[in-house]
Amino acid sequence: MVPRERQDPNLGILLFVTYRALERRAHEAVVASGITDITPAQARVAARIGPHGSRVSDLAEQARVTKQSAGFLVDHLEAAGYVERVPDPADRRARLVRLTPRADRVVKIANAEVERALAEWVDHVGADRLLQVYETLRDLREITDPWR
Amino acid sequence: MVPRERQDPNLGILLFVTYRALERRAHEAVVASGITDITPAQARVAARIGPHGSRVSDLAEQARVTKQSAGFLVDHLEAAGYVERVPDPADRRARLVRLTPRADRVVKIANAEVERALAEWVDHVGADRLLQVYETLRDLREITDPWR
DNA sequence: GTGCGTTAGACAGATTCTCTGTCTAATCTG
DNA sequence: CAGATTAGACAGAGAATCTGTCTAACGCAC
Repeated sequence: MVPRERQDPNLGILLFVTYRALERRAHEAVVASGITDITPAQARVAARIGPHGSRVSDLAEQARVTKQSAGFLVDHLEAAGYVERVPDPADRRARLVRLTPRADRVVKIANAEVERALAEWVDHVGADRLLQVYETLRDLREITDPWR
Repeated sequence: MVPRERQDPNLGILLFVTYRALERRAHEAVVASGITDITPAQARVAARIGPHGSRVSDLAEQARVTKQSAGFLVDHLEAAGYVERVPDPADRRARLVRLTPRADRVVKIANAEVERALAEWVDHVGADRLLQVYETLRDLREITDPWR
């Protein structure tokens, strides 16, 4: 087959491809370990949960979905036993979503796979260049992330 | 309100935030111009259409969805008059999805907004650092994009 | 050329995800 | 205290995605 021409990729597509590669690696590793009751959308929300728990509203902001969507995803994660909702002592309107012990294994598998992927990336472009990407995107966050 | 602690963002989240910021800017600019019949998911597929048209299968690969999903989105874009399907002279099984003249205005608005956003990013971190990000992600593509 | 495996894409159906809109309770602010 | 804001639940609709199946066309080995 004749190779079809490729347009020069723009930055948006490169960001998308790179992000998706990482997400896909993590999700596939989790599935490969026999855990099949977590979808990518649920994982995207769960990955934003802080060490001491997070509010649904905050998760929604971080995952760039509405509070309703985030609540829907948290419902499923909760039903599957990966998160729990506890009252927020600081605000009686709010509830904190926390990872359960059941989630620890998933987190460990996903993180390990991300580490593995990043190691491959370092092999490919070097640690210095990858670090530059990280630092630039981090600095860019001030203007790309309206919620800080 | 007491600012809640923030975890140090990982590379995955930074890639996600940055990509979404760009996509959101483009989409909002299009909507602001009065064009409201294109969804982000449709735009994501449409943005992958090459200058001489692309096959649904290729669009699916680029947008990281199944052929079925891509076909579904192309159906809607076609119904709204933004793309057309023409026979592929090189392969009678295939059809090429091409942008119509009606899509030109949308493309122009979206591209202009992306240019504007990138200019702001350059102001914030400098052209050299942004270029480094581009080049590194481009080189990384060899291993992050299984479809080349 | 015939036959077999592969590929492009359509169709059907189900599930998952996301949104708008509305509501209550709690908090914050002047 | 009164009004505005915030957290998040509930309801319903719509969009996006998937698996599975099917047909037509291609490619290749024989």
